[in-house]
Amino acid sequence: MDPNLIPFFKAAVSVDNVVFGFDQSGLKVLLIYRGADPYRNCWALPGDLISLDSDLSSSAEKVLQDLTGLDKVYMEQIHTFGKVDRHPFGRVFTVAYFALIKIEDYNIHPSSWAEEAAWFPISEIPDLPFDHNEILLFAKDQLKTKIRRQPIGFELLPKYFTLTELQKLYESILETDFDVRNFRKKILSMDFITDTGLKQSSVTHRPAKLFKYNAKKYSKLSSSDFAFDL
Amino acid sequence: MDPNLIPFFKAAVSVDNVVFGFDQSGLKVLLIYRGADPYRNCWALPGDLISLDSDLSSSAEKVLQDLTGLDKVYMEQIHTFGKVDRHPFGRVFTVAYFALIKIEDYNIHPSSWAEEAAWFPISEIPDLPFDHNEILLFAKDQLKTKIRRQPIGFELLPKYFTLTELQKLYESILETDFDVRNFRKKILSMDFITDTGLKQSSVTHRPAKLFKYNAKKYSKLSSSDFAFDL
DNA sequence: GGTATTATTGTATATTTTACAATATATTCG
DNA sequence: CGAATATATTGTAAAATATACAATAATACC
Repeated sequence: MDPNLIPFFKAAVSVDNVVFGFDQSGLKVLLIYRGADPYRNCWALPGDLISLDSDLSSSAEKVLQDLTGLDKVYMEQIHTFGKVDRHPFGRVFTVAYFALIKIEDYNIHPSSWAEEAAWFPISEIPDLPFDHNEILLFAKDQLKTKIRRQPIGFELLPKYFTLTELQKLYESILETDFDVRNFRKKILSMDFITDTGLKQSSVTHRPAKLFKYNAKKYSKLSSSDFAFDL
Repeated sequence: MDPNLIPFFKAAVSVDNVVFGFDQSGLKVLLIYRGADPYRNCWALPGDLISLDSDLSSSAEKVLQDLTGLDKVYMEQIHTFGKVDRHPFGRVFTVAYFALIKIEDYNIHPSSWAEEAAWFPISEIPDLPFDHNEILLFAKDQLKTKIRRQPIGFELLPKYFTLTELQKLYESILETDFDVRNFRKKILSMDFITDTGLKQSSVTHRPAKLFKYNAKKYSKLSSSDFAFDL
């Protein structure tokens, strides 16, 4: 290597994942309990330095898989953070991703140096190390913006879901309330949420119809000039 | 440094800027002619490795300033690209930014190893080195999405502009046509584009009124529940 | 004064959004 | 089995917004 270039090749890159989940009690974020320095014995975003022999996107998946056991989840890059002093060990740029998962479909298995993993309600996030609070805030805003215009909300719900669950999801992420009738009209008019013919069971009241997201119909629509907006 | 960490700290980070400008003939992108390896003697995005003693965002500004003389321009981070083999000299992650400038307000001064700088119409972009074509495409999409919902189009126009110019700008970026009357009604109803009372001069036909973007009114609106959408 | 060129404006209709409450379907309990 | 409880489901009228469409106005130039 040209000696002039040497000083440039001394950075590390990490990935930090903001994993969102959703259940009756609202939106949650997955944190791990760090069993390694720096910030050992703190709750933090599942993130790690990446080795330099894989593509960035593969590394992001690998970091998440290694720390939490999560595999094949919906992930999207959101932003890169690069303040000089953000990492005590040296110059580390971190690429933040958000991930959306159906809580019930996955078992979390903390491993590698992640001693524990737990879901924290979005409103009860503790102080986090590095710039993780900033990253989390950024991810939350991004989710809020994206969910209004792209059909990513379904990644947070079970395969079959009720319209009430869907409405609660949107209400909790967008921090607003929708009129029940208008919400349903709008959602159903978009025509990519289809009735499965099934109903809820084991509920102590009128069971709701179960719907599912129809990705094919959506992509047909979005490839024309359709755009949705909630 | 812990010897286990050494292999992680061997990456470089670069910034690549997609600088958009606009004039009567449409949307343009600023490219520089590389006078340094790799890909010497090619047109490329103005980008460079960053030194590791500044924050990422400052580095982005510095790279642009060094190569083109552009200072204090509107910049926004868009995405980080990190394929293993994207740079022939080693593992280089690049953080892409887009920048929007008012062509008339700036003089481009290629410097450092940028031998020339020139505006290329968005439809006549040559083959570029690295993954720059991919980055450019990404930036173009991002611009298209963002300009519909945030008042960033004005960064591409002179301080005082006519509604026709504004319409042409939107039409050329969004690749669509608007009805003159409806476009004006919509824009003016949003209430953050104000008539300066001035008129075009030195045109050989009826002079158009000059308007300007009122950032204060916009932020007042957007802090309530207002959202715009073209 | 006439011509050329672009700027500016209004209205009727269709579509979408909003506000609002009664009825339906299941379980549980007495 | 009927009543109580709990949530699901649905329609309509009014308001707001979007769309389609073409005639008149203001300047420079000849």
